[in-house]
Amino acid sequence: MISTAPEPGSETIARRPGRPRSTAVQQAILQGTYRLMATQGLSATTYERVAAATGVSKVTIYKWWPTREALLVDAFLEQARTFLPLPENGHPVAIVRAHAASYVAALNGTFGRVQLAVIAECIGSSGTAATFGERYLGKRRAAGVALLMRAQKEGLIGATDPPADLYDMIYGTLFYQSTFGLRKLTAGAARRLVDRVLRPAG
Amino acid sequence: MISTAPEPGSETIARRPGRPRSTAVQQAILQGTYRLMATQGLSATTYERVAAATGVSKVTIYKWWPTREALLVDAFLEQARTFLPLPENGHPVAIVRAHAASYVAALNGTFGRVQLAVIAECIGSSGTAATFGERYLGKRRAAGVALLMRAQKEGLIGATDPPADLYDMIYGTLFYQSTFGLRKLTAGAARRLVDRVLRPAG
Amino acid sequence: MISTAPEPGSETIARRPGRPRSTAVQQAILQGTYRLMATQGLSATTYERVAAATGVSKVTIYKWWPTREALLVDAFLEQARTFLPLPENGHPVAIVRAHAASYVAALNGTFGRVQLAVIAECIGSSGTAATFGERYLGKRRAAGVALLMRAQKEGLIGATDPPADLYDMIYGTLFYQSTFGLRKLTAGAARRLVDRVLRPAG
Amino acid sequence: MISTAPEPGSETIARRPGRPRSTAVQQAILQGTYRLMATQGLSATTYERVAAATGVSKVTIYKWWPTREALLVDAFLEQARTFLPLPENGHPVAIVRAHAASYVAALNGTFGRVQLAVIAECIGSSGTAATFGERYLGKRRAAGVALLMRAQKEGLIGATDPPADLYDMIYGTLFYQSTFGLRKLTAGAARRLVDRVLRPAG
DNA sequence: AGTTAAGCGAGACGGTACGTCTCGTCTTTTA
DNA sequence: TAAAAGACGAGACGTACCGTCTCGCTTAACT
Repeated sequence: MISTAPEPGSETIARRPGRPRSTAVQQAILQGTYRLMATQGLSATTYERVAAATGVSKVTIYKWWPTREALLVDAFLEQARTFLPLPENGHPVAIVRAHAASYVAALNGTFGRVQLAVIAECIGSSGTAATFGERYLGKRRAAGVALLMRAQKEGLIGATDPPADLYDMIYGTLFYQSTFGLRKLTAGAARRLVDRVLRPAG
Repeated sequence: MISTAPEPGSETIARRPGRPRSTAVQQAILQGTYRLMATQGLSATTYERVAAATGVSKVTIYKWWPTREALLVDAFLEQARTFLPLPENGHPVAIVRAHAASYVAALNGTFGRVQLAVIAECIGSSGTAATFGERYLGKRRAAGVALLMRAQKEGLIGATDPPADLYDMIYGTLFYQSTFGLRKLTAGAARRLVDRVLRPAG
Repeated sequence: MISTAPEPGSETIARRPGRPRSTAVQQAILQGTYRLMATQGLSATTYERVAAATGVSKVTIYKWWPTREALLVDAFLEQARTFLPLPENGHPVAIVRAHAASYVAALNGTFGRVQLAVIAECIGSSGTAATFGERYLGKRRAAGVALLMRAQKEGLIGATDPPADLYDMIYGTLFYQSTFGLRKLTAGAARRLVDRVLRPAG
Repeated sequence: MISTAPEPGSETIARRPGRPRSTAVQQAILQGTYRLMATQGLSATTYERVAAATGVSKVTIYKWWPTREALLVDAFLEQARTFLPLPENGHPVAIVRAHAASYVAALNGTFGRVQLAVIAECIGSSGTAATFGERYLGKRRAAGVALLMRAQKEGLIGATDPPADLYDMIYGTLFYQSTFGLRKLTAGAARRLVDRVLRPAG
């Protein structure tokens, strides 16, 4: 959260004076923002319309999310929390295959559309999507890299490249092909790509 | 060109009446737009400011580039025409190595910043960057794919995957890592990636 | 007019480039502003509502009347042009008597309400109502003073004070009593006051 | 006072439960409000800034002065209590002369600026300054009228008009000339006006 | 040479969103 | 229970840009 929300563990005793921040309002803002992005697109997702659609005043939104980039990223993260978790048990190659396939499905759907809009907003405001990289991709990538490292140690894959590069070769390629419409992405294509990059043993 | 300019060969006969379109004005618009994007960023590159910076009236810009997407893409293409040509003679692996290295250099510089802004604008207006993929990436990719196909035929590389996928695995990975700030991109990293993907013979 | 309208005599030949300013829009703004002041009061007379009520955009209003003070004063003057003209022929004392009586009537009506609102706005923005004094009262006062001067020269009134002071003693007293609700003002009271101040001969 | 303050003698018996109202807070509010009006002007004198400047919470101010008009009038009256008292002994004409002169001085200074702002606020909120007339002018006028009545009875002045009108002819004229910037007001001008209106005997 | 069609700049205009300010109300903690 | 702290909805502020329009001037092909 960019919004300076009190961390869940820190304020057990020290309750600050004044009316506490309404979590209902927060949720309404983030969900309304996501909904607008999903249905109306990036250019229609303005503070004005988020306020109108949720019944929250503009000032309240500005207070906690002073830039549109912050608002959109948080709205996206709020939804993404439950999406596409990387399972930790099972055969690493099977896990990556399945995950890449569901990533492709997500890219082709609403989630992918919203993700792309968030990325565009980051580039538009900051000139870079590094914020999105850090706050969203980074965590998933770390989990994937750990998985691939285990696969290498256990001799399950033939590729000897650094696992971070292997990860990027899979997801970067899929993102590139999807974003620029270079080919139609299917679950099968995703699985084939995984096999080409990782070269599973056996 | 999105702008409905007369194609270079077609105007020998059908010379339309009235004052012909000023190429100086056209050039001023495209170059001014590029300069604004490079120096002020995407959000500052508005019709209003392009008009003010170039002394051209807004209406004239609207006439030939009815959307901001069209304007930015054309301004980018105008500059990109001379950049990063893929040489046709020489050892394919060496060519790709050199090209990937200079692609990384471009991504790290002004050109990369502008390119990213154009992509963001496409996503923001149309919801997709497919226009950019078609009008810019597509042509370069076709050349690269042809080169890789030749390399495969001549047995110069070990990778047997479809050349289009090989191409995307190189440039998609670099784009992904650059855009999301996942790693610092250097010429050496680019060359290593090329070798991992293509597995040159010998 | 604070709005820099071209003076009616100056532009007979030199037509400035660009779309000419719409007089209909100007009129709509001034009349809508006056109507709002008369019906809703000063605090409801905002740029926002003037724009909404007239169908004119806020920017257009701001362009020609950059402050609310300017807008309200001009809206008032536009209406006042036809009100309360001081006739030039006739017996000076009779003229002043009649004029003071109709001034009182105006003060008690819509015109007086609007006038007071304009004055309050001037005080609120500039800290003084001198603008209103110059642009509205000044002209009428000059006419009245000239009339009183003639009356003195012709020996029609007994008061020997400077005519400007005589004028202020009449209209200032009426304004004071009206504004602060010190007494109910009637035409008769106005005439009596005129006689006390001027002391007509005979 | 509009604020329902306990009268100075009444709280000896009826002590209401709970924390008693802080007179220090009341004073801070009124003085802070006056100071803001004197230094920053009417438009800067908002609840928000009074609260910020005095350290009192907005709600507390609202509780006792539910409208800005009430707050400004009370803040003004609090200061005005000690200003410009009309002495009761001495020659009536001399008293009025001196008082008019000091009224003019006050009008030209901070006090006059604040007074005008309060009047403007009354007009802006209620459409009339009658509240100000009743709560401030009324009392002073009553004293002045009594004085002038005595002067008439004792044959000290030649003017036979009702004393209330005489009073308004002096102070109304001065207020009018000051407010609309019709002439520069000096002590001498004030004295001359008094003499013209009252026509002292001898 | 005169006409005509189009290019072009200057500037007005309605509309939408921006980011900020104040208002007045409400909720919670502290004294 | 008073008062402070602060969240919040409502709505106006003044500005930026969008996209359209009405002008008048210029340019070149066609009559």
